[in-house]
Amino acid sequence: MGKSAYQSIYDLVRCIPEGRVATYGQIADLAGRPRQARQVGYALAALTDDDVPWHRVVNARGAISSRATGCEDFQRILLEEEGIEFSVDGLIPLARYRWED
DNA sequence: GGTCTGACTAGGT
DNA sequence: AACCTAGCCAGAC
Repeated sequence: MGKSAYQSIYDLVRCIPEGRVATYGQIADLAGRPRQARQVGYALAALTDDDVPWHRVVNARGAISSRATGCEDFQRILLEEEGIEFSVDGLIPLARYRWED
């Protein structure tokens, strides 16, 4: 089995529709791994696969979690290009954009 | 084995 | 609302 242990996480992220977002904790729960939100973050950090929409995953407050300065801006741009509008305080209104599965 | 780290979270101040 | 803390748990050393 050449697949990574993170495969199920990637499969879930691939299911997030364009213009919607999910939280780390949400993906962890759906993957059957409650309380492993951090692992979801690491899984995405290790990503090399282009067809996983990693930018659609944000933290529980609707904010973009930073890993390196500059990347947050990039992620925000990708999301805005999908039609997501950030609030004035720089957060994504989860009530409106959260992916309901 | 113990310790430290981190793209997290919920709850308290 | 911003900030802090404790809880969390798989990897890396």
